[in-house]
This record gives sequence, structure tokens and C-alpha cells, in this order.
Amino acid sequence: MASIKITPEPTIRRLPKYVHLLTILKHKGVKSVSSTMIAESLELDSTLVRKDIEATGIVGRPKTGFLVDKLIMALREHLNWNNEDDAFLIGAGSLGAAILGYKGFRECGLNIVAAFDNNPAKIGTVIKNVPVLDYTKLEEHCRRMHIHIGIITVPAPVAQQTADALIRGGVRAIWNFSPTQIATPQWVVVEYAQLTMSLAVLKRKLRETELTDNSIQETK
Amino acid sequence: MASIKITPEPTIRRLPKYVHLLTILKHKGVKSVSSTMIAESLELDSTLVRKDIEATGIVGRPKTGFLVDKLIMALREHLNWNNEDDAFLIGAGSLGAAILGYKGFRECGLNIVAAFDNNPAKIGTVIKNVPVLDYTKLEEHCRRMHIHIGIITVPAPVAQQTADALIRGGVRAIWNFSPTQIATPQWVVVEYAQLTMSLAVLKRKLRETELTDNSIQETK
DNA sequence: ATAATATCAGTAAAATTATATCGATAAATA
DNA sequence: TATTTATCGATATAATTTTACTGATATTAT
Repeated sequence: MASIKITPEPTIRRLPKYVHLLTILKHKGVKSVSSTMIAESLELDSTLVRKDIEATGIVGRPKTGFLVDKLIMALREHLNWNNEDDAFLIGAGSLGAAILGYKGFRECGLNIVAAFDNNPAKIGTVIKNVPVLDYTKLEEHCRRMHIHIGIITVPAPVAQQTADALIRGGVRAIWNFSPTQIATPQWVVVEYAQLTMSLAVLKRKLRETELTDNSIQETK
Repeated sequence: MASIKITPEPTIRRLPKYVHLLTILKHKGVKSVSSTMIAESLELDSTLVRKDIEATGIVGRPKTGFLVDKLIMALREHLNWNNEDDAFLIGAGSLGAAILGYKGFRECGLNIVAAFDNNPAKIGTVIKNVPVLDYTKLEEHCRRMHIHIGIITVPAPVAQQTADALIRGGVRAIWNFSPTQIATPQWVVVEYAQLTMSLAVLKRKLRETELTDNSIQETK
């Protein structure tokens, strides 16, 4: 019976923070770190940090904590950052270009090898060292290069058909930057990266603090 | 006694999806919609959708559902998208420029009125119709223009000092795109918008599905 | 006018996630 | 060497979030 311990999403979201903090500590020459210390730096509960670390399989030592080096490696391994995945990006607009230009994804095991667009003026050009290819050839290229990750940065109305093409090409995971829901078979992982979501949280919380600070009362 | 019903974060994150879907329906001429229908489109549980809508205060009618127009307005009101907030963006690099170039934030009640940078070559220029000003004048401008939202797109090592300047200038909410934790007084809302978080979820889930599909067993 | 049906609203239950507690253990100190 | 202390790991509790259930109600069809 297969038994992969699936990691809770809230945990996964915290892990990159740990990697970042630990990397800074490592550069400072720190050799070991306790969950207490991590928790204080990141304003979390220390038990929560220990639980999260548990997911990586690393065990610590009383009084000392965890070895920074080993912990970083285990976290990166758990997040699969040590295995580089090639990916295609579809939609070479301003958002697409920004993503192509961001160097940090390499560090997370993501290598964008080509972009696709249906604009003839863009096809054949190179953006941030990444070639822009013809959208109509997307499926074919996916299959030929065994691409497993597709990044969707096309306008909302064409997001679904883009996803369909990727899936026909054999893609297993889609990072969707369009605001639209896309329907996929269950074996395809879809992660929504929507800044509006994050902005919504920011603006709502700002309002909530404003309202509570001023002690305004809402009806009912 | 002040009593603002604070909305759970998972709910807030789903609300923009509803707005997007409903706006499409509205353009199609649909007048009313049921939670069941929303749930099916967005692959959620219908009770969850109803609970989320409850947060806006809108009530539906049996058999019919909710009026699309009213629901959109209520959602936008709840998210405070109808009140436009002016904001500053600090760090006019590639990520900053991409954010400045994205038109969709206007729709969410965010208006970026100026960018700041410490690079003399950039100061005085205009990026995507937004003027780039001198970073050393940040605090002063914040105070003078009564800016409440700051967007941090500076490199990690200077994120904290940028936040400090914003807070001294009276900012109440910070949208932090740097991967670093920033310390703030409790009255300041901080929202982390980190693509690496989202990517981490994508890559981890991809791995989990790969492992379970192949029925590989992990020790313990 | 009556019956059938889809849906809402409220309550209850389940699942997930976070926090608290406690004994065990390695390091530091007396 | 004995004692103190910080921290781990495990278990238990609490809080949050999601899902399930039930009765009421508006619309549609007969």
C-alpha cells in the first residue's frame, strides 16, 4: 500500500520562509538552530515550527536544536527544490516577462526553458534570455521535451484552452496566474498564483483594523 | 463594545474568485445565481460558498439564489474594492515595474501613485506612467500625502529598513514582496506576497502526486 | 389550488490546523 | 559528579475551517 505522508498546505507555505531564514543564518556562520529561535524570528509558535520540521524527517537534539546545513538540505529536498524541473510559460505579456525576468525561481528548482505566444511580432524574439515560440506548436513541444510544468500568464478568456493544450502535451502541473478557474483531470496539479487574492487579504485586514481601532460598530 | 465580524482568511482568499466568476456571468446577462452553481464552477462545496457569501451580509432567496449585481457589489464592498487607496511602491526593479504595469489592481481599489528607488539613474524617470522618486524622501511623502499602503519590492536585506520608513511615514498596511520577515507594530497589517510560497505548493504537490501514482512507499 | 422541487439559512458534526502540556535527554554549570 | 536548563518529541487539547444535515420558503409544474 502506497503511503506518502502528504504535507498540509499551510505547512508547505511556511517552509520557504524557513529556508530563507536558515540561509541567512548559515551565511552568518551559525551551525545549529532551535525551533524556539526560528519561531521568534518568524513570529510563529515553536511547536508549530517543530511540527513543520517533522514533515521533512529531520530530527533535532535537545538543548541544541537542528543543524542548519542539514535542515536547509532537508527542506529543499522536501520541497523538491533540488530537482530542477523544466517549464514552459504561455503568454509573453508584461506579467509573463516579469516572471521570465525573476532569477529566484532557479533557486526553487524551476527552469523556464521557453515562452509561447500567439502574437507574430513576439514569436521568434528572445525575452530575458528565453526564446518566444509559436503558441500553435505548444502541445508538440511539450511532448517532445517532456515538459511537466506549465505557467499560464495569458488573458483570462483563453486560460482554459491554454491549459487544455498543456494537458494534451502531457503537463502534470499548472501554475495559473490568470484569475480564471480552470478545469483539469485530477492527475493534474493546479496552483493559483493570484495577486488579487493577496491584495484582497491586505485590503480587508486593513479595513478590519481601521474599524476595530475606531470602535465603530456594525449592525448585527 | 466594538464588534466587527472578522472574516476568516480562507474566505477572503476565495472572494475575488467569486467576483471574477460573477462578473463573467453578469456580462453574459445572467441575473441571479445559486450557491450550487457557483460551487460547481469553482469546484467548491456549496455550503462553503453560502457561508462565504454570508460574510458579505447578502441574503438569497430559496429556489432563485442571489442577484448577481447585488452580490458583486456586496463582495466588492466587503473587500473594500470600492474605496480606492493610494499606495507607494518601493523598489523600482523588474518586479516593481511588473506590478506598476499591471492594470488589474485599479479594479481592486489600489492606485499606485508613486514609486521610490535609491538608484539616481531611476529617480526622476517615469515607469508605466508612475513617477520614480527619491527613496530618502519616502517618509516625508508618505506623511504629506497620507499614504496608508506601502508595497515593498526591494531586495531582502533592505526590506526591514524600508518598512521602518513607511511606518514612520504613517503607513498602516504593507504588501511585502520580499522573501524576508519584517517586524512591525501590531497596528500595521503585513501581507506576504511571495511567489516562492505558491511555487513551493505547486512543486511539492506535483511530487506527491508523482509518488502516490507510482505507489512508491516511504519509510515510516 | 396543490404538489413537487431547488435552494436558502441555521445548526450539528467532522476534519483540519494550531497551541499547550509533559516527560526525556543532551549540554552547561556548580 | 550532581544539578540545572533548554530543547526535543509525543500526546492532548483547543481553535478554526469545512462538510453534512434539516426545516422553511419561493418558484415551477400539474
